[in-house]
Amino acid sequence: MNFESEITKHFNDGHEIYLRHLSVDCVIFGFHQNILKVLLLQAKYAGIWSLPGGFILKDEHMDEAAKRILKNRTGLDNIFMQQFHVFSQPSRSTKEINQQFLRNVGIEMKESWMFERFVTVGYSALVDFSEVKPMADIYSNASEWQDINALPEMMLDHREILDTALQQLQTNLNYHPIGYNLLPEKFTMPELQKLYETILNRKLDRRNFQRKIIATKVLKKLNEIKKGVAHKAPNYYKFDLKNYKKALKGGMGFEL
Amino acid sequence: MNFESEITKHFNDGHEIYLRHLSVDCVIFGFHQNILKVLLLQAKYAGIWSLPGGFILKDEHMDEAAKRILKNRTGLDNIFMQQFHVFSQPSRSTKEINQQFLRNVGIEMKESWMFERFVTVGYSALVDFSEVKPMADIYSNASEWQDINALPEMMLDHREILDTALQQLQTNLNYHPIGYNLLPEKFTMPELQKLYETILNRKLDRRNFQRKIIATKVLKKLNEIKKGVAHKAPNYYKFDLKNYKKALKGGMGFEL
DNA sequence: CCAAAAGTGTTTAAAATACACCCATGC
DNA sequence: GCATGGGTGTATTTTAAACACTTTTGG
Repeated sequence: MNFESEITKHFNDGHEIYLRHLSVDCVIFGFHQNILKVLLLQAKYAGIWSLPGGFILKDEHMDEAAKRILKNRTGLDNIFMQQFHVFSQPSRSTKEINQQFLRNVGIEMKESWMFERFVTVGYSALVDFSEVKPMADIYSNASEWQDINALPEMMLDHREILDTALQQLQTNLNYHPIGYNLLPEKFTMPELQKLYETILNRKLDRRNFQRKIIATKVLKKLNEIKKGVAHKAPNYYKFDLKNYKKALKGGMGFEL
Repeated sequence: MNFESEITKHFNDGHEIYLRHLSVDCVIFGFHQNILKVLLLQAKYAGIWSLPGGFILKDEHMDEAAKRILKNRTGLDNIFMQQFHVFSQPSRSTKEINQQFLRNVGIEMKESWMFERFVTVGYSALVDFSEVKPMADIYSNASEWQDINALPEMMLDHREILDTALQQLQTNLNYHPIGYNLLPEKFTMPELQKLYETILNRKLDRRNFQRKIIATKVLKKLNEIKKGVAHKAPNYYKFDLKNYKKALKGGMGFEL
């Protein structure tokens, strides 16, 4: 199926397979070179950026929809995702944007479920930057990691959605372990600390951080030190998956 | 408009004013005689209980929809409500229930937006028990406060929704002040403590509780003691609305 | 005057914070 | 050999938890 006919079909008949008025938008965090990143898509023609999003199949749980979208944009499977907020301003409509898009494609259309109001559910995920192959969808030119501190202009309320996700991530840091998907299999304590500092956007005490993290038992110290590094070589750690998952549910019980 | 025609209109044309596939369900907590209560509706004919719920007008924010529903079921206005979770199991459909309902009313209908799948957003509110005049909707026999510890059987996943709301309420107790809507204008410290104990379902130390609550500055001590009470008369307090609202946003910073 | 509930303060334990020294490595 | 970052321990402050005595009131 070529591009135009795919688009036409989606705008004409999409409501037969998807729930109307409902969408999912994903805030996908990654961590690279000590910078927190978010995966964004750049719209064709308009050039503005947006969160990877999609719709809910008529027989699909929203969580599944979010995972499907994540898989399609990153190739990743089996990632922990969670809904964090519903955005339902009545003005949330992509009518003008979509109509302009269609004009650019060269399609005329008066009516479409895609011109109606959408309520969107925000989902967030923390993923391993190095494993992601960013993939654009048919509405987008590009799929790229963007620095959290240098975000481009974003479509609709997507910036608000992103900010909400980030704020919730910061809040949850004290109660839930993070890093399992954000860091490689084995990592050093300073690397883990950088991750926390990046998300919280402030410095943490090296010694206290280590003590508290160790106390949660989510880490396993490996008998291996990082090689070929200037200065004293740091030890490698990996996550103790069993305790990590326990902490995901039960909480960590510390304050950073 | 009589009952049958109102129902018929809602099932036939409701999708012209409401968003399809989307509903709001409200968990409305009250506190009376030291028992935490929830407002439930009893369905006509079937007799099973449900959360007060409703739909979102095509030009309405979900928060507004939730407030409108609250107002209609309780008469209350201007209550702090918050969404807490989206429930989206594909099996969430009231098709059979609604068809049975229509049969009982004496209406035949093959198709209706009301037979389709619904994704629902849970909202919770804490309200002043004594100010509520429970009002049933047209699908219900009765609207009643039910003890949280003796809940009747509930429709669909409403029990799960309620449990989720309660759990979130317990979690939030450490970070946000409560009581403003749950207690009368002026109240005593032991009354406030009972409220916390009821929600948390455990005893708290009288002295430590008082110290911590006082430290948050959300209370104003009044120059007035409760009269006509056995034993030593407790002092009255009221909430300092300014600090209360500040704490709602910024958090309380204590652990009970 | 006594039983029952409310008001208040102190002692103890735990947790968070601040801080200093030694160690290993590449240049 | 020295600058740099990593590893570890301890003293201090803050916060939470446990606990006891006094006060007031109705009966």
